Amino acid sequence: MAVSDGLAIGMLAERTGLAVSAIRYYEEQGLIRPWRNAGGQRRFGRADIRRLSFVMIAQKIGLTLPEIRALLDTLPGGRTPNKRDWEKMAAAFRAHLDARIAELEHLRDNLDGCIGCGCLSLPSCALYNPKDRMAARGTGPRFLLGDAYEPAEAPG
Amino acid sequence: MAVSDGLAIGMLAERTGLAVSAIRYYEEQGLIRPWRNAGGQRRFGRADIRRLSFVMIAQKIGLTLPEIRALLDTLPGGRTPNKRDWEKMAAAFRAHLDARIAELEHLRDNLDGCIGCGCLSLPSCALYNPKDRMAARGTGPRFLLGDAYEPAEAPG
DNA sequence: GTAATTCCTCAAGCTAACTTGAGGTCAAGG
DNA sequence: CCTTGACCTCAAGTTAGCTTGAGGAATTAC
Repeated sequence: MAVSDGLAIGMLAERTGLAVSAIRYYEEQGLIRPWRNAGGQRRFGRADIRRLSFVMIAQKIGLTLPEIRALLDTLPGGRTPNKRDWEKMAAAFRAHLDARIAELEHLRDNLDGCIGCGCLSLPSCALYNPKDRMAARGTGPRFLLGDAYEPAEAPG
Repeated sequence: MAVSDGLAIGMLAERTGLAVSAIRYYEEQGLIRPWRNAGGQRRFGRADIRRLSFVMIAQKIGLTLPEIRALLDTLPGGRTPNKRDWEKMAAAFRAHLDARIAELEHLRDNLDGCIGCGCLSLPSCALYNPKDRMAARGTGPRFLLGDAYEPAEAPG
């Protein structure tokens, strides 16, 4: 009764570096599906380490938990990503990252332009263009949650 | 009694594209200091449009409101940033942006490396290195709030 | 066999940056 | 003068992603 019984949640937490509470939360969000032992305690397979690693990477890249869940759900049989799956997803991640990098670079370039023009006083400046797309996407900390800058017009 | 009376909050909201409630919130956070008219309503100077624009830009760049407040407080007399102030701050913003961009690029490069090595199963992979610095900075959505990836070791 | 861990389930709290709503006041137009 | 719309305050709600705590059951170690 050692390996085939699966990992207890504390063990999985140690292996992944996640908090026990976080793992339970992920289960609630449908990211992992442990089984239960006779006493009602969660047991995890070794593949769940990889699965959680995948979750962690996706988070670092900026995906939300529902998005990550959707990705995992596209895998045949909802399996944990293997190498081939991983290659596909990594491409998608890359695109996501590239887009975020491009946004920040765009912002930086506008900033550089504005150093010269002192346009903080000019309503035409692309950097703070009033009434831009930032205004209308629900509540919460919009920019920080990934709702980043979107160009409106070319800077002056 | 037209211009010298200052702007009402609704007007300022229209000029900046911010919600009225957001402007009140910013006052609460010490980012702007309107005066009150005889009836107790807020009145704002024209400079407050620039001040709020500054706040919006700084937010896009990823600064928190306390950080922005601190920046504004460093200005002599707590004044709204003028062109020269702006040049200084823009340099700081640029550095902040550059750092964020570098983080994302680092992440992307690791990702590229991992496509080849399939290291999702290897605990040595820099991409999800268990127990990395992500673990210990209070509560909340850590990565999204700017507590981004920090390299641990060279990728395998 | 029993004490110490570890686990369980809720429910509630935390953070940032706001929004929404209730209940009431102020200002501008006719 | 009186209505309408903008403004006021204060409390509570929102979102994401968790953590913390209470109260209790299961496992493990000796």
